[in-house]
Amino acid sequence: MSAIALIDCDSFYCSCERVFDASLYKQPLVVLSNNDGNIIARSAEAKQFGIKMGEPFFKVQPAIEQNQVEWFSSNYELYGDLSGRVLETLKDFSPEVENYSIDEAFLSLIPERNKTFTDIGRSIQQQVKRRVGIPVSVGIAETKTLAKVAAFHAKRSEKANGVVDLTGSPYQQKAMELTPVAEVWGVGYRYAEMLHAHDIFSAWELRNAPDDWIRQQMTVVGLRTVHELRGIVCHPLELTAATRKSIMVSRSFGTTVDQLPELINALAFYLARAGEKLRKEKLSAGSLTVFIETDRFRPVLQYRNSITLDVAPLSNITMELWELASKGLHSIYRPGYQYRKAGVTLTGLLPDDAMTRRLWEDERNEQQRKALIAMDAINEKLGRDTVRVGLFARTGNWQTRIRKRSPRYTTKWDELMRVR
DNA sequence: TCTGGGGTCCTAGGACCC
DNA sequence: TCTGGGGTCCTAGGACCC
Repeated sequence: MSAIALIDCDSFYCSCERVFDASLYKQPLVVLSNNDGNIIARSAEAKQFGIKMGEPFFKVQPAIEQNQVEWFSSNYELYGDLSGRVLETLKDFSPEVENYSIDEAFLSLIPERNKTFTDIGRSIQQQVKRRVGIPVSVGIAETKTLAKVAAFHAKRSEKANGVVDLTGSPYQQKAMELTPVAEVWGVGYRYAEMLHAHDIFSAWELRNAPDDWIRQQMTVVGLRTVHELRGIVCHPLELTAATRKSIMVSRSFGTTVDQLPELINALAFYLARAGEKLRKEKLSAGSLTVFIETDRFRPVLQYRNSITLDVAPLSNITMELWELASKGLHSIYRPGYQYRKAGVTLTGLLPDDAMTRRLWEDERNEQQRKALIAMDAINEKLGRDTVRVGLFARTGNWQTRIRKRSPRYTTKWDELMRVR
C-alpha cells in the first residue's frame, strides 16, 4: 500500500541562516518579517524562551536581548533558492513530489523490499541534511491531513527523532488523541474556538464528530478535513502547479506617508513588481485592485479604501497597467491621513497565448511589449532594477526597513561567501 | 519608535434574466 | 393591488494555509 509523506523543514528560515554561518549552530535565533515587524521563524532554542510565532519584534525585544538571541531580517532570495535545492533532493525518492510551500513538500511513497517507510523517511532526512544542510521532519500516513499529524509528533517526540509513520499503525488513534484540535491542518483559530465550545479538543474527537454537524459548522472544507482524519483521501497530491488566480504586491511603509506623490512612488514600485511576475508567468491581467490604508494598530484617524478597475483589453504591459492604477489611486486618496500600507492586486489572469489578439494592436503597444521583455531579461541576468520603467523615486518614507539581512550567498555574485 | 506578505476556497446575498 | 419560480453571475466577507 502506498502512502503520503510530508517533508517539513525545521525552523526553515533559521536553518537557512545556519547553512552559511556555522557560528549560528545551536545559537538561539529568530527571523523577522518585512519591515522587521514580526517574528516569522524561531530556532528550537529561541522557542524555549517563550518567543511566540507572529509576535511583533518590539514586544519580544527584551527577551531577545536578555537571552542573547540572534536575529535577522528576512532574506527571501536565499530561502527560495535553498527551498529549490531541497525539492530537487526529494525527487530522488519519489516521482511524485508536490511543492506545497517554501518549507514543505508532499510526496508519494511506494513500499520497498526490506525497508519500512520509517527507513525511507530516515534516508530522506539524511540526504537533505547532507546535500543542502537543512534539517527536516518526516510524517507518513494515508492522507495529507494525517501526514501532518504524523509530522507534528515527529517534531516533538524525542524517540521519533524526526520521523513518524502512522500507516496502519496501532498508535494512530493515540497520535490523534495527543494532537490538539487547533493543530489539525484546516482548523484555524476561529474553528478551534467553536470546537472547544462543543467539547472537541483533540484531533481524535474531531475525527469522530458527526458529518452533518461538521458540514453545517465548517462547510464542506471542514468535512474534507474530518474525512482525511479517517483515512479517506480528499486532498490528493497536486503534481502540476495550478495556474495562479491572483498576483498581489503590497508593503507596509517604513514610516507613515501622507502626501500623494510619495504614495504614487510606492504604488508604482509595487505595480512594477506585479508586472514582472505577470510576464514571468506569461499571464495577462483582466482586472486590477489598488488599496491604501492607515495604521490599524495606532489610535490615529483611520481610513482604508480600495478600487477595482477593469483592464480592457487584458494586459501585462506595466505602462498600461500603471495608467489604470494611478487613476485608481487618485480616486481613493484622501488628504489628511497618515497612510501605512498600500498595494496592488491583479486578478482575472489569463495565459498570453489564450488571449484573443487585440483589435487595436498598434505599433506603440508592440514596442512597449518588446521593451519590457528585454528589460525583464536584463534584470534577470544582472539583478533587479538594473533597468526599470518610469521616473518614480525609489526613496522615501515608504521604503521597507531592512536592518540586518544576511548576504544572498547563493543568488548574488557580489554577496558570495569569501574564503581567505 | 517598533505590529508581514501572499495566496486559496466557500458561502450568502444581491442583481438580473426569463 | 396582485407580488412565482427557477436560474446564473458576481462580489464581499470569512475561513483557512504558509
